[in-house]
Order: sequence, then structure tokens, then C-alpha cells
Amino acid sequence: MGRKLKVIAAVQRKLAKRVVEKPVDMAGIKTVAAVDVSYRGDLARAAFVLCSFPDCRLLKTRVIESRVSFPYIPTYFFLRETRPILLAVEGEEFDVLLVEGHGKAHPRGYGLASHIGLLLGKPTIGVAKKPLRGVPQVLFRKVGKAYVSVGHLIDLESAVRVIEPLLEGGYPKPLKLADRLSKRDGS
DNA sequence: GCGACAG
DNA sequence: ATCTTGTCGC
Repeated sequence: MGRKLKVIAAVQRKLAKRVVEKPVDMAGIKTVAAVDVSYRGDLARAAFVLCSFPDCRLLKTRVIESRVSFPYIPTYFFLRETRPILLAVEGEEFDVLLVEGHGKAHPRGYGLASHIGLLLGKPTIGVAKKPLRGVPQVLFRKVGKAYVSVGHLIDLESAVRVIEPLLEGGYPKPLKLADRLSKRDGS
């Protein structure tokens, strides 16, 4: 059990080197998407939400269900949510994706948001409710009640500029919508 | 053994 | 994340 995780940790450290951190052209961002996952036993419900930017008007929603295999293990969160999220985002178009969880603000610099970004080859931002312990303060920014970090293809300053106009009650509206949607009954 | 950490 | 009633406070 512990040995496999050690291998996964090594993979995370390796993939972390492929994460690209760079400024983003704000004028080029027309849409922002968000994904969140809720559970009912081993059934995962992933919700995808698409909003215009920066006015944040709801453009589209989508909910996908799937069976989850991995348990939740701190710092190995991506093993559990990658599959559900990929299914929910498959075929969708957006300029930036907000992911519930951390990006570079992770012990090995490779959280769920970075993994999703790398797999999709799209800009992603990690947004979490609590910071992971032992992570350098410089790797994230507190925006409202959210802890924001670089996912992929964006830098921290740009990430903060994307999150700010989306705040509603201290948390990004698209993620709040995705959270509510993923918990809504429907199956 | 102690501590306790995304969702 | 999820299990869960009523209750305190803005």
C-alpha cells in the first residue's frame, strides 16, 4: 500500500516539471469553466459549469456520473477525481478551467488542478477551501475565502486576476454552481 | 507512537 | 467528500 504511493509520488515530482507557469492574456479570456465532484458511496457525480468572462453569466451546465475506485488520500487526491472530471469536461470548450483542489500548492508541486491541466493541455487554476499543510506561502494566494494556486499554463498573478471578478460571497461563483449541481439529486 | 493534512 | 436536528447569529 505504502510502496505504491511512493511510486505515485515519484511520478508527481516528475510531472511537476512539465507544468508551465506563464502570464495569460486577460483580454483573450472569454469563458471560464469549473468542475467539482460529489459522492454517494462509490458513485461520483461530476458537474461542469461554463460561464462568460468577466461578467460570469451561466452559459452551460453538465453532470456526469461514474464509479470511483480510489479512496481519498491527502496529497494523492488526483487519483480519485481525475477520471470523473475528465468525463465531465470531455468535448467541452473554455479558455480557463477552475478545479476544486490545489495546483502547485502541493507538497510535490503537483495537485489535481495541475494534473487536469497537463492532461487537457489547457490553462487551469487550483481553488481550495484550505491550504495543504507544509506548503510554502509563496505557492498560493488567499483570494476571498479561497486558496488559489497555479494549475497549468498560467501564473499566480494571472490566476488571481481571473478569480477576483468571479467572487460571490468570497468564493468563485462557477465553483459554487458546480458544487451545488454535483450534489443535486438526479439518479 | 504521535500527529492530522485539498476533497 | 459524507454521515446528520436543531439551533445560534447576521
